Amino acid sequence: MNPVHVQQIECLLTLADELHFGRTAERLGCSQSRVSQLVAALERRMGVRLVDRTSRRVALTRFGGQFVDEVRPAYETLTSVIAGAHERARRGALRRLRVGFHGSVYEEVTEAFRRLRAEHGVGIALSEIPLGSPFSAVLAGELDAAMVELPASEPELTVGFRFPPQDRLLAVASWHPLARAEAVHVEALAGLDVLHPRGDAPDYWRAARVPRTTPAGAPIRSTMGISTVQEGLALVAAGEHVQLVCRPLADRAARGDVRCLPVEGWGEGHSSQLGLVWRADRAVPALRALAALLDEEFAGAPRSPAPPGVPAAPRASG
Amino acid sequence: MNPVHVQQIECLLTLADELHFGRTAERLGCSQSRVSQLVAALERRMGVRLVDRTSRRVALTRFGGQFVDEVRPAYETLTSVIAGAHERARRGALRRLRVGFHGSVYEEVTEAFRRLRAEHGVGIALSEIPLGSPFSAVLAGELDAAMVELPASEPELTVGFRFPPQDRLLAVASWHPLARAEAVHVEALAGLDVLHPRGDAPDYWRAARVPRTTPAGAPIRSTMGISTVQEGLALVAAGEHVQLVCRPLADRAARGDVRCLPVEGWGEGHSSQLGLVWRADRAVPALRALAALLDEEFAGAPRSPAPPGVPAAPRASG
DNA sequence: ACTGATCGATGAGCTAGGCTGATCGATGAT
DNA sequence: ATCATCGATCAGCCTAGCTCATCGATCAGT
Repeated sequence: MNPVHVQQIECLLTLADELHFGRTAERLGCSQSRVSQLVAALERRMGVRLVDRTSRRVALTRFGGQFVDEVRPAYETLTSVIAGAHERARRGALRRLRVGFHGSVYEEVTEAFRRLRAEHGVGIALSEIPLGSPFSAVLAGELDAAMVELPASEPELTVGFRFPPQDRLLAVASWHPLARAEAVHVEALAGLDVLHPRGDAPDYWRAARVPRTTPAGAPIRSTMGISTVQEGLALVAAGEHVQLVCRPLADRAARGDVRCLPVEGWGEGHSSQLGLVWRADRAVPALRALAALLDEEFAGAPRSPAPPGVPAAPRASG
Repeated sequence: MNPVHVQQIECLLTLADELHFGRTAERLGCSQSRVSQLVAALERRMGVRLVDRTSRRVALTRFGGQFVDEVRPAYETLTSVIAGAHERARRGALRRLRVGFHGSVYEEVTEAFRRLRAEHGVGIALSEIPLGSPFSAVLAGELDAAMVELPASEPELTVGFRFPPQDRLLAVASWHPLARAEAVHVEALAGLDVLHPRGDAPDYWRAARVPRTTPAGAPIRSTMGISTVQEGLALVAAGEHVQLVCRPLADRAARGDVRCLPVEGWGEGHSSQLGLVWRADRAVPALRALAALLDEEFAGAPRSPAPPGVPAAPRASG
């Protein structure tokens, strides 16, 4: 059976609007006879008369009207999908950016996602990244970008945006002696067993997560690795371990058997900072657009002064 | 800009399945070189590489994969719409049957509608018909069929199916003296003012709805016409009028200020019966299918023995 | 490393069919 | 009765859809 040509559909839909072969031909940029032929071909193909036409009057048949009602949305969906893809191709953009995240997704970020979709036609496929493997998915090309804790000094990676630094808190079990205090001093970490992320993260990154020593030089124990935040909190609640978390995470993952305390006495700069990271060799325009949007959304908020787009300097690691 | 051809889309989708130009060509019934050309043309049209291909490996590009993901459902929608319409055209059926109804729609009827859609691919556009104009919408061609009260002895109309006869009840205001009784005798109608449907129904039909006289010959008053059931019930509740209704309607439209009583003493055959009515000159197969389905759904229920498909004999009218 | 097999790209060449312009016949207005 | 409008149809041109044959690249096996 002859395939139905898009042209025939387009012609029928236009004719349904105009109810006039001449004007239809004009709108379609072809001759009137072509319109006649296209409609006739479609009718032959469908085996029904779709348009009742005399030299004085053009009207859809009952069947033709229902056919138009059905086909028009389907046809428009198809053409708009193609047009959208074409537009994206023209801009070198992608349908969906695959973005991974650590911890929590700030509201400013979801807003940036919304605007990215609205203003650039690029959607987001969001996925959580295992705690201890911040870079591997991006490096492997499975993700286009990741919002992960800095530092990120991999040579292949670019830090496109730096989120405002956040205080780091210490999560301890509610019944733990430390939990009674308002805050805890860094040096107290020396006596504790701090949880560290388990994964294939580089060494300098692990060290920045859980310092090897306190500022005074006392070694910090870390005998247990975790893969997810929930895992960590459960272990903290059990009481044998403590965990360093950033403030948004502490707010979100609140549970009764865990308390989060400010940590005093870090040297300066010992805050937790997330960054939007991507592979330098795969920087698509949409990524830069996302970084720009994040920049706008976080404007005014306290934020690292490092300009976006340059590789991050490795954080001092102990 | 060149239009995108369905063929190109179809080719890409097939290629996305097969990941092999030769097999794709085979499935499409064309040469391998054609597949190569079609894909190349689509890529030229879209301005992006959609398929990564060496002589040993065929894979969709990132963009190509997303494009396929988007286009495939849109394309399949369009083709299935066309195929469905074609199938319907082949059977001479229509997308939706426009059916009107009076009173209420029995569950068996909705079941028949469901099956009509499932088994014959024909949907239903349902609309309520003004109480007193059972035939005009069908006669005017605005509806394909109507489920209305019989008799229907218009020469242009066919009664395709007769619903089981239903008792007729008398609706009276709850505080009306008659409401205290368990039932009311026909002859009592002589003293009441019975509501009649207002519309362009033929005379024999109006007479069948509200008899002019009781069996004994006493004239029945009917000074007020109504257009909808709600209108009628409101007037009944007000107390000046009473209304004859069929049982399903009485059950459904129950309200506290109206009571429905059985009426005793009709001659036989004085029940209310609905019929599926259509214009004899516009009997489409789907209508006969619907009648057959109704026949099945009501099988076993008490029902008029008149075979479907023959014009209804006019009911004796007083 | 050589050989052969497999696979996609490319170019030449054929022709179906997409498209136009001219014309005809039907219809309705004046 | 005349004229204007409109859709169908036909003849004919030429684009572009399609195939066949061939080439170059890649990989397995020896």
